[in-house]
Amino acid sequence: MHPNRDPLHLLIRKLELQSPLSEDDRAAIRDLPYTLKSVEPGTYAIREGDPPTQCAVLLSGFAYRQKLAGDGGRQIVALHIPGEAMDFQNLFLDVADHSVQMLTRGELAVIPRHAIQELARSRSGIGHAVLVSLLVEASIFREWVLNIGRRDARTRLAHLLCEFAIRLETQGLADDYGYQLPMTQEQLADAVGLTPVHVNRTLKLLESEGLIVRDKRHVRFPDWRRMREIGDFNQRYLHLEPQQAGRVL
Amino acid sequence: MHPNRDPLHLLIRKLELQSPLSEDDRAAIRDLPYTLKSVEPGTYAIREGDPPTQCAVLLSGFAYRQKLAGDGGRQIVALHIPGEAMDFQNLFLDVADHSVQMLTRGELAVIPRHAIQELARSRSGIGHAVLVSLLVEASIFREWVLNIGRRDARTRLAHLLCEFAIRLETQGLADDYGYQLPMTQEQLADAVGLTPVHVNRTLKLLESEGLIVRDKRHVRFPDWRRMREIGDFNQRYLHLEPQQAGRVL
DNA sequence: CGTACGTTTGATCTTTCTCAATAATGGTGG
DNA sequence: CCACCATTATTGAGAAAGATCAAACGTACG
Repeated sequence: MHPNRDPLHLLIRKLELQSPLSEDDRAAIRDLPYTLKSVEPGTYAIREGDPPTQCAVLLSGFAYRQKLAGDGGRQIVALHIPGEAMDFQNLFLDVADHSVQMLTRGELAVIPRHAIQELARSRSGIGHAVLVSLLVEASIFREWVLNIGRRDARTRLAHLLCEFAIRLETQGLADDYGYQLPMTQEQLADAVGLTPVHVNRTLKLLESEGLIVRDKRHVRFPDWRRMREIGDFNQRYLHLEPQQAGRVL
Repeated sequence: MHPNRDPLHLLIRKLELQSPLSEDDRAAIRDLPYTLKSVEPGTYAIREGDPPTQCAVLLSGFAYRQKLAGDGGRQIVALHIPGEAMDFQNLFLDVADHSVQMLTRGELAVIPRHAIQELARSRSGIGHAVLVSLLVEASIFREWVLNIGRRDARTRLAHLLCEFAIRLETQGLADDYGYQLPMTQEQLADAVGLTPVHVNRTLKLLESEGLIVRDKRHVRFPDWRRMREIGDFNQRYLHLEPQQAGRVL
């Protein structure tokens, strides 16, 4: 099957990173019914308060999860890159507790909720893969709590940039630890719990220290090792090492 | 079955809050092999970096999840109350990405990992309940990211106190929206991403405003409605309404 | 070529942190 | 029951990180 003719191959690749799939599992995923949708920045994949009825897989472009505070403040609680299924978090609950929106223009494969549920139930390999991908997402949430709660602006921002680098790299979307940052400094601020102004200053600080090189939205890390140190970045929480045992559920 | 003779009844109650169980499911849980353990504050249920081999259910006492920053800073990323299974987050992964420790003295039911996995796999009702409890935990992580990232100290602390009140209330462990706070102000600080000194001052502020009444570690809310407002607290993220649809997995 | 949006910069203000000391509390052994 | 010790809670003074306000500058795009 040629990748270009198989829009869900990125999802399969993503799932297999952390949980093995049989050839039958892969075929079942490829046979999932879906609708392709080209979407603009800001388009909702799920809206807080709505009942989830479908599952959107990000084929290209970037997306984010956000929650709003009572005073109007916005917090971005997660970022999504191509190949990720964005609705597992809401799929098995009755009402979405947060919204998912597009960061950039992109393409979605929209799959009916019941088709995914049925597949996860009937094929234990897929059920396990979905479960593990949920657990890894939860692990990332915890790291974000730590990042926002206990690290200063410089470390915090560096950490986010590192996480994004590794995740893109893993999906084959980075160029030598450099990438196009798909968001404005305001969105970056909402992701790390800072002010846009302070993000700007911190970015310039990192730049002046030679930790990052920027060209428009493109960032590159001349000294990756030092960048990891400054960002207090340990990728264990991403659970990228292949699983060895306990593949029961 | 008398509750006192059935240590896992609180777990069953907790799971049933969000996902229905059949009588057979309940019996299967009650029949789970377990070891009772009385533990002191600080005892580890899981240690970061270790492979999870068992699942601890909190029967009495309180526990927390924590992660450490490179500079020694600590962030508490979750709190657990009696009736909660504390290892679902790690159970299906190979290595724990954070630690879980006792906040207070308490009792654990320690269940072998494989027994839980087997049950979740063979009984779809239980598998679904485990999945939903994971999803609700993830939802709480997201709310914490928002709380720590976008709310000021007063709101943040008030929010945490509200969350704890509702969770205890739901498990029948609160007395009229009042409860014994099971942690020091330093631990509270590590949970909300503040300094112990500032937590102290913020607590006194809330007290002076008549939002809370303290007596040692006991807190009470004379005006619950206002407390919720001040804490920007909307309990949707706890997903306490019974589920209506989509119980497939 | 003008408009909207995003970035950058300066000046000033606030919240929260840090450091340090004192007071209260709970638990322990006698 | 009391004295003592180790934690925990409280308070003050000063410092600092980050927020706020406001303006200028760039850049993309219709």
